Amino acid sequence: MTESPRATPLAFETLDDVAAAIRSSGGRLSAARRMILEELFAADAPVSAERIADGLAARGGSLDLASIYRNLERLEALGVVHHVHFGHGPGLYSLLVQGEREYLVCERCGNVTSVEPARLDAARDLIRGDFGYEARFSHFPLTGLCPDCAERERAAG
Amino acid sequence: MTESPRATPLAFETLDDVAAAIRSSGGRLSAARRMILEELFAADAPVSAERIADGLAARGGSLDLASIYRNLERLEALGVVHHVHFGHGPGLYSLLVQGEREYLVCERCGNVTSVEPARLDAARDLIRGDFGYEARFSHFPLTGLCPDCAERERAAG
DNA sequence: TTTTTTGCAAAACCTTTGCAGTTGG
DNA sequence: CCAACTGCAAAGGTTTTGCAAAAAA
Repeated sequence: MTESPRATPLAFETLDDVAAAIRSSGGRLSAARRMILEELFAADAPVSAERIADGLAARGGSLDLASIYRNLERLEALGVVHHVHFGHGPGLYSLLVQGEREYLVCERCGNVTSVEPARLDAARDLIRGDFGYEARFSHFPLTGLCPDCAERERAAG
Repeated sequence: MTESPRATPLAFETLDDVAAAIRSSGGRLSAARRMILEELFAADAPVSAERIADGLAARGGSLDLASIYRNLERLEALGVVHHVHFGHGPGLYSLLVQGEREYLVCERCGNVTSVEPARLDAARDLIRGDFGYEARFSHFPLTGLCPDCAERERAAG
């Protein structure tokens, strides 16, 4: 039920930064690890473990899903990677250096809106005041009806 | 990715109300269905399919999980039942007549706060204004740090 | 009797784990 | 060389599905 703690507050901007962090934690930059990181650096949105495997296969590589999950877990513990859950699908992973994001997901159509955390601060403040909760929409998104589906709902009654 | 639509806007306050709705939709009030409904009427918080099975077993009954899931799905389509997802665990089911609720869940300690939807209307209004989203925290809860965990986080840095 | 519902077994889906063998440093 | 890592196979947890037998109306 918890997020992995970030081991260091550093920003990992390049593959070399990450490699250094891996090594200084007693890890190795294996071929598998490097390939996974390349996929993540190339992605412009969070991706599933399976999609990483497919991406590798498309480039002639190959990696077992178990290894991918183990690597993602390790990278998350290092504070390099983060994952989010949209609806019922698989977890989706992204590099933290690509910027922390929070998500709004439509439970009717699946539409995903990715926003800068600051844009949710007003709502966060309100919720903190009313409930004492520190709302976070990065691991489990804010769910509801997107503008289109909300409009349709109003029209249909 | 969607909620089941409510077939009728009726309130099902008793087992007999539900039985009538089941029959008028072409269904039957089987022994299994009745037992599941009894468990739901007896519950004071959302329960998993497995917990329903255990409850039945404790009363000398017995029902396959597949039948329980099929029944819950049916009851949800009728607008009698609703389910919510807390963290990674199984879906949890409750009767809608027990009152619509929305939930705040702590992603660190798992603590669950159940609130009347009206208490989240201010946040909902703010979010609607900022994003056009109609936030709903009944199927996927609002996630973050509960007051205690938020306090610990502040103390720890 | 006819249609719905059940139990059982199997599978689907996502993720984790054990273990023997391989690889990075 | 040796710890870290990988593939493979298997299992874990939740939910769905197919089908023949049973039960409701």
